[in-house]
Amino acid sequence: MTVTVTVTQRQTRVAWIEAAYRELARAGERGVAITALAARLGVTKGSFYWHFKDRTELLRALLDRWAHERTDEMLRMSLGSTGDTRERLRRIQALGREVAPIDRAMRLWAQHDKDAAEAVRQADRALLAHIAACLEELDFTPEESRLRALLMLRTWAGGYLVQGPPGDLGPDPDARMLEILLAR
Amino acid sequence: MTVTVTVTQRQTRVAWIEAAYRELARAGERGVAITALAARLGVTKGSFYWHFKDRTELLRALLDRWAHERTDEMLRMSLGSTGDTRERLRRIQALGREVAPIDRAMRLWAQHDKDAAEAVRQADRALLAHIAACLEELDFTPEESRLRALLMLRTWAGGYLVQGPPGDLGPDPDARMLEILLAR
DNA sequence: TCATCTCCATACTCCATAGTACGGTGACCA
DNA sequence: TGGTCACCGTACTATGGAGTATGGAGATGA
Repeated sequence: MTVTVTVTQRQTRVAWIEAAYRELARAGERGVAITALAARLGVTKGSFYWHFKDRTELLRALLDRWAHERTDEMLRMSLGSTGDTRERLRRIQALGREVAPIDRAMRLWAQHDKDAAEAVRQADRALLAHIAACLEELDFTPEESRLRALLMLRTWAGGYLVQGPPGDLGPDPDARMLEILLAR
Repeated sequence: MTVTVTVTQRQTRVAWIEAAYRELARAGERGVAITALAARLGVTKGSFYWHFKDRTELLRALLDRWAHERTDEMLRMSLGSTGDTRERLRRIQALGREVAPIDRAMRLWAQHDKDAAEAVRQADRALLAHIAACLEELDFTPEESRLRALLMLRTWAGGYLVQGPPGDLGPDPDARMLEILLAR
């Protein structure tokens, strides 16, 4: 009955990954500290090094965890596709705000880690293709669509690095930014 | 003749700051390690702790160093103002590419340091105002100008976090991105 | 009942880096 | 020529976090 054994082990291993994932979204990759996570889970490091070889193995598991979550989001984006293309883009924008903490953490992590950079790159490739497909429906050329998709993604991610100014930006700046990116 | 003494001291102190500044641009705030800098300068930590109270004092000096450099750049931008507004914006864009390493390091540092965040915020306030002023010359309303200036800055900074896709973007993507941000 | 296996606690080591104590050297000055 | 001082080398301590060695508790099956 190795099956039961495996299930039980994976349960606790998943608990570690989930806790680490929350901490990653909250405090970044550097915040994923084994001792602190153990305290949060009510156990000690002894538990961790039973389920994982080392910290790197946990971090790789976090990359997988994130990649799968992103894939699910992409599927939800494709399935819940309204007829209105602008509405689809607005939903992508809203989804971006929703996943901002973990997205931010991943992109910052990718700045100094090759594997994280590759994960982000793969995810962005799919997201950019999806946005570009939306733009082609609005009669932009494929080349122009790819360029504007990149522009949108950089604008959203740039929000992590550039805060809004003190001056008044008017009502619903996000919606108006989207309109600017769709103007010819 | 304490004057001579002071000058000599400041020379070496400045050497430390310059070396740290280069390392900041190259490897980020975490890369500013005292022992490594000492080796690069051909001295030991004993020298460092003569000129600085601790590592924090060096980091604060780096913030000042950067803020002054940014002020100088803003002055150069204002002085070398051509009549053509689009040309001015292109020059700002080019200047952004030029200072990308240190700019990137500062923004990443600002993600987990309050003082660095404040320094970036102050610098961005001036830069955004300058870009917005350019946009007003192109007959955008003040509100619209502030919004588009923010859009531009976020796009440029977003380039640190989002790499270009494998697909072809056509000739001179930066210039065409600028045109998109100027379209109505 | 005892033998084994899973899971975890305890108590360490190891390593990198910040920071300190103190002594030495060379220049300059009275 | 002896004294002072700026400047730095040497050798330490302190700290935080990763990783290890080992034993023990509890379940489980023969």
